[in-house]
Amino acid sequence: MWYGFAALSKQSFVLCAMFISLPSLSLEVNGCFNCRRSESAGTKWYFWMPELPELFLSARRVTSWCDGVTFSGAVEKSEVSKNPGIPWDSDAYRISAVSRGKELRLDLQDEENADKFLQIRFRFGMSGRFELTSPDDIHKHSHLRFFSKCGNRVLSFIDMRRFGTWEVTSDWGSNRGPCPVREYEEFRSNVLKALEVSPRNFRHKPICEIMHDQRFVNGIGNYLRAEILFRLNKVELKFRSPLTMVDPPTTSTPSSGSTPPSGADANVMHMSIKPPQFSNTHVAGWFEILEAQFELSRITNDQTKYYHTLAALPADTVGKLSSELLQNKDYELGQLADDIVPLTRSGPVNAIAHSSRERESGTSGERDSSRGRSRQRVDLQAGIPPFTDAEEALTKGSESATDGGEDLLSLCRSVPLEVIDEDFSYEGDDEESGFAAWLRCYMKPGMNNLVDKQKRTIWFAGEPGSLASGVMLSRHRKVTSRNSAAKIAKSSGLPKVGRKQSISETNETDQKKIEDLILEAHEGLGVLRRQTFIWNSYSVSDCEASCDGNPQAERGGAPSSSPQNRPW
DNA sequence: CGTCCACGTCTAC
DNA sequence: TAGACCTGGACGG
Repeated sequence: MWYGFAALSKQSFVLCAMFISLPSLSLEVNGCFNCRRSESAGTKWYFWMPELPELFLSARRVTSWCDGVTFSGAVEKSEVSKNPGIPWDSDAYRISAVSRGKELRLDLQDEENADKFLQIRFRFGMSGRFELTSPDDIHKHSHLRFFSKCGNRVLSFIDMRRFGTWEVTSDWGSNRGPCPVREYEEFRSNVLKALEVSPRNFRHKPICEIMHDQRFVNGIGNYLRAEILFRLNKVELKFRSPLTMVDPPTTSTPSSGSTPPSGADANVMHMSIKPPQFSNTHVAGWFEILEAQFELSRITNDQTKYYHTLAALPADTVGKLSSELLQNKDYELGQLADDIVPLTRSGPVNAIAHSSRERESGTSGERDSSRGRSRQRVDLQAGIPPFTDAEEALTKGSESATDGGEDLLSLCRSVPLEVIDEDFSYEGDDEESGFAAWLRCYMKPGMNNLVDKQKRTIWFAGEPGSLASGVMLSRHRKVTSRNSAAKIAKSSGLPKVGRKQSISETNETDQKKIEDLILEAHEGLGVLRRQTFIWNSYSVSDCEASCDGNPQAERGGAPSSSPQNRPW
């Protein structure tokens, strides 16, 4: 995929953006589908991600655009491209295109001689696309050019990064499977047959890896696999651990005062709780805010509340809490406050405890209202873990399909089709509408991410899955929400232990005790939180290292070089 | 100014 | 399973 960059200052006629009539070659900008706009120094930039829908739409648009246009002459190749020259010359020929997965074939047909034709198979790499311009506006990264006979149009293959390839052939890639959109039945049977013949090839392999394997899912790239796994709602519940299991959607009104399953709490908290920064001088207010967040997020389970509270407290405060409270793991506001207040020398919080108990037995109306909000969040917390066993995911996915719902394989068709149907255009394509808004998981704030063995960033919601063995790190730390553990470490003056610094240099007993307590709290909050904590507990010191002139250390491989500390 | 990151293959250890 | 192949925007010092 490329971060895109059709610089519009040249007002090039972007083919991928249009369905405009050719005569209107006024070269007005018409935008680009599947792109996100940003503006910098007065120039508009786009990023565009060539996966199945983009290849599909490119083919459709090339065909549509070249319909009725006669091209002529030789095909011009840029000097810098390492791809082969095109052995073609014709006084008059037509161009059309068709796609299959992540490949596109351009068909050149001589107008006079039916036997004279040439087929060129393209792969777009990270930045390939087609564009139609006037000869004066040929893009700087145009590497293959087809000139119209009338002389005022040029069809260009643009590829800024030059990872794209072309080859004169009528064959599709031999090691690529059927197109999930154009050849859905073949695609489906191809995968299921492979699963049946050699289940070992899928067993103990993470589903995200299979999803990127072009032998099986030709056309699915990094953004689509994230979106597809994110949408796999049907089988979601079968895979979710008890910790994140949600109560299944129901149209019936929850009974008044009923306590939702604890799992619902666990799920909601995954999404929504952001405890306020703890304040020694405003303990009462701090608890008020926390209570309000519990209420808004429909968190009623005491243990869930306990973990949240513990995770949000400064480490030194946690270290001083009574052993009784720490063992019981009960969120009893009065007791917690009684423990905490002396430590912080703040005012009494009995009134808070009282008001909290009142809210606990609140009216059904309030409960329903908060329930509605939480359900919205639950919808966002969709999908299966990307590191779910592929055999399991495909098997159970097939089972769910028999009920008439979507399964993993049908989503490989329907999700790309969504993009194709949307046919995003530049008009209105910003963060609120268009492709950027269509994305629900990939690179979205609040989503989790890991880097896999191929150094690709896997985006997902919730847990990574059981096969996420300890080689991954999270990336894009700014996209994910700030974790409380790092704040705990920072605000508490927790000794900053670098990865090469021995923990024994600090007070080992206290350090370990505090870390264990926080870790325990984060375990209660879910695997991802725990992972984030470990990552960030190292990054605190790594940040310092970067200040000393070693910027790599921040992103660094601290966790990877300390496998015993990885949470998976 | 240096580093990181990106929609994807390929090939050499 | 690294790394190579590429460009250029974002970001941090």
